[in-house]
Parts: sequence; structure tokens; C-alpha cells
Amino acid sequence: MKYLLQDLKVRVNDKIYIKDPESSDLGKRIIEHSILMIHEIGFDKFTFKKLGEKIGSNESSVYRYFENKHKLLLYLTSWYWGWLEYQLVFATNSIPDSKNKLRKGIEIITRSVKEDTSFSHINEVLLNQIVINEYSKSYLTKEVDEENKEGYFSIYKRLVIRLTDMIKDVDSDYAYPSSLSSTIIEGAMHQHFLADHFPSLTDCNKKITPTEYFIDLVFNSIKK
Amino acid sequence: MKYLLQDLKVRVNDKIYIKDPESSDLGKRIIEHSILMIHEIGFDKFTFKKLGEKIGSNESSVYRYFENKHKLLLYLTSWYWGWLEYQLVFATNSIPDSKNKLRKGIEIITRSVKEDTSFSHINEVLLNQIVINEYSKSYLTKEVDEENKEGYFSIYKRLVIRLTDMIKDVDSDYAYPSSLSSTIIEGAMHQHFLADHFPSLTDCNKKITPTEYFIDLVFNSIKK
DNA sequence: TATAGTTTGATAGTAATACTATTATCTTTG
DNA sequence: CAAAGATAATAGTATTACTATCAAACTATA
Repeated sequence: MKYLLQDLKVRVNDKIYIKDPESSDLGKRIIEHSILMIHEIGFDKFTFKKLGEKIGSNESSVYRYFENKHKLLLYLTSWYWGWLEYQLVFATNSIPDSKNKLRKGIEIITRSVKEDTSFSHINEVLLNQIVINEYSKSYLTKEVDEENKEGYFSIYKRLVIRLTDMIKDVDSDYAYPSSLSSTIIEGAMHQHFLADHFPSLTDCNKKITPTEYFIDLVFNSIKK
Repeated sequence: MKYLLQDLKVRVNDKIYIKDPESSDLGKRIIEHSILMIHEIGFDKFTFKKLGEKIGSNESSVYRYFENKHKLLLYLTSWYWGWLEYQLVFATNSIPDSKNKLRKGIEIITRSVKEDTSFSHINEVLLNQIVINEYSKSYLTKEVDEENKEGYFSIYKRLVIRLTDMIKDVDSDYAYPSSLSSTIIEGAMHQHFLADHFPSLTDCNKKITPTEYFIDLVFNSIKK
């Protein structure tokens, strides 16, 4: 599996970048260190100037890869959702029973990423943290509709729809499969965030995982 | 009820502002027009300079009320959650049956605000839209923990806990009342957002409301 | 291997943002 | 009427978010 993942290249919509960061050494360093830096100081305080200094390069060179930091965030989060989609498909593909498949799918999507896998320059553990803390900022903008039309959120949407389909496979009569799917994905990130910063607003902690909570929620709602 | 609401002043943590905007005419104009402006151009493009121009005043005067625009957003959203908490308590207080009470509570929290009530300078319809589109930005920061300690999110937390208690009253054995409560409040905003911008990711639309979806979700999860 | 093309780095510059400071004016109230 | 307090006007600073230009380095291929 490690080998398989090593060769897999997550395909991000090529309108998100000016020059493909996977196509050069500098591009890869931009990705690698932007993840480290956004994780460290937060997206709001992150700038291309600071990144340039960190990678021993220059602001203007970073601008040759991404129009602005918003696009870079779209790139990183798209990559993450693509990577997660791959995990989802890979882990559930061979499961014949639709309930078990859904259970496994929820597990993949709601768990927190614990170990960095094979992509050398991309740290998935930190990227998972970034998605929890910053993803909303990528779509809570006045430009959402335009950017949605451009396909900037298509990987994320595909993931939500994959989970929706798994729900439908278990109970084709359930009235809210799309809402439930989007609630699981967004809600899991939110529960992880609350566990870290607002423990009084969640039951999730060291012992109880968001996965348990969402599996209970889902299987009580469907198939009666 | 209109009269009652007219006299009610939502109490926002006084560390959020430098000078209470309710204490002067200029302060009220700041609140009134910041709501209109943030709704119009979005929080990211909103600045105190633009606001000053709009209200025929001056950047520096706005700074005498709020340290920065982040604090102003905290003020507006705190006010909103306080207002919603009032609606919740007022509407559910007299309901004896815990199930009916919870049902009503979910309705209050998940519905979209349709008409501006009595607070002359605060437009609750627009403020509801602002909360949907911008609230996450107020806590997805590197300063959350500090600001949480300062009590900047206490009204929001109180609201989540009120709903948690309503859930517990219906089923004291349910394992995830806090997570369910926070999922409803955050999830309702998210479903409204999706209905507006990503209709393929939700079942909510003109005909199906987030309220229906969440009532179904909650009452299938508790009390079996 | 010469040279043309491409990529990167360095520097400079602009407009806007996010403030702070100072002073003048205007309003309220004692 | 005077003093205090609030507001407006102006100026100024550091940082952000870029754009433009040019030279150096590296690469590709004729």
C-alpha cells in the first residue's frame, strides 16, 4: 500500500495554480513549508514574504506558482480532500456489505490523521490540522459561487457525494442523505476543533472519538 | 412580546469593546452600518475606514469603540447569540413536556431569521446572514484559547449548553448530548450555507428546511 | 559547446490595510 | 460660562499584497 500511495499523484484543478508546484523542486518546497508555516502561525498571519524567507527564496518566486495565499489554501485543502478520497475508496472498495462499508467510510472520514504516510514533502498530519482550523475560510468568501463554478471545490464535493451514496446504499428511503453526509464531514472537523478548544461543548475527548459519535448518529437515523 | 424585546438589552462581555456602542448615537450607527456593510461586502473586505466614510464619521472615531474589526465581529455575533438565546428561552420556557420543549428549541435555533424585530438599529435578518457566513472566522484563529479564557465566547457556549440540557431532559442516558447540541447549532448554519451555495451537498431547499432534518436526526438518536 | 529559453533571485515600487498620535472643534453639563 | 468629554480631521508608520523589471543561473537542444 505504501508503494501504491507513493506513485499516486493527487490531481488538483489546474486553474488553482499558475505553475504546478509538483513540477519543480521549488514548487515542492513551497508546498512543504507552507504546510509547516500555516500550521505554526495560522493562515491569517501567513504571508508569501515570510514563506520566501523560510525557503531561502523570494516572495516574487512564490507568486509565480500561486496568485495569492487564498489559492494556495485551496490547493492544499483540495489535495487533502483528494488524498482522503483515495483513503476512502481504497479502504471501502472491497467491502460487500453496505452497512459495513458505510461504517468503514465514516471511520476514515472522521478519524484524525495520526501518521505521516508516503508523500515525502507533504505532511498529512499537519495538513489535517490545517483543514480543521482553516478550511472554512476557503469557502466563506464573497467569491464562493464564482470559484465553485470554476471547479475549485470539486474534489470536496465528490467526497461528500461518495459518502452520500454509501448512505443511500444502506437506506434508499432515508430523506436526508446529502445533508447527513455533509454534516458528518463538516461536523467531524468541528468536533475535533471543539475537543481541542471548547471541551465543554463536546463529548469527544481522549476516550470518546468523533467516529463513535457519528456512527451512532448515522445508524440511528437510517434503516428503521 | 415586541414591547418586552424592545426593553431587553443584550449584554455583551464588556472586554469586547473599548466604549459601549449602545451608550451613544455614534456607537449605534457603528453597529447599524457595520451590519449593513459586512453583509454587503463581506467581513474580509470590510474596514473601519470604509465604515467611517459610510456613517459620515472617521476611522479614528470607530477605533474608540472597538480595538479592531475582529472585536467588532465578536461583538456582533455575541449579540446575535444572546438574542437567539432570549428567543429560545422565551419560546420554550412554558412548555412542560421535555420532548415538545426540545422540538421547539431545535426549531428556534435552526430556522432562518425572516423578519427584523424591534431593535431599531440592529437588523437581525442581516445579522443572521452574517453569522452564517462569518461566525467561524471569529474562533478559527490562533488566539481562540486566550479569547475563550477572556469569556468572549461565553454567550455562544451558554446557548450550546442550554440545548444540551434540553437533550438530556429527554434522554438522560444518551451518550453524546454536548456533541449533538454543538452539531445542531453549527450544522444548521452549515446547511443554510450549503442550500445557498452548494445545493448538491444538502437536501435542504425551499421545501425542506434544516429544522425538519435536524428534528428527524435528533429524535432518531435519543430515547429508544 | 554555444546559445537560446526558462526559471529563479534581487530589488524597487504602489496601493491598501491596520493601526497610533495629535490637535482642533463641538457638545454637554455643573 | 467654563471645564470635561466626545468627535472629527489630519498626518504618519509598518505591514500586506501585490506588480514590474532585470540580471543571474540553470537546462535543453542544435
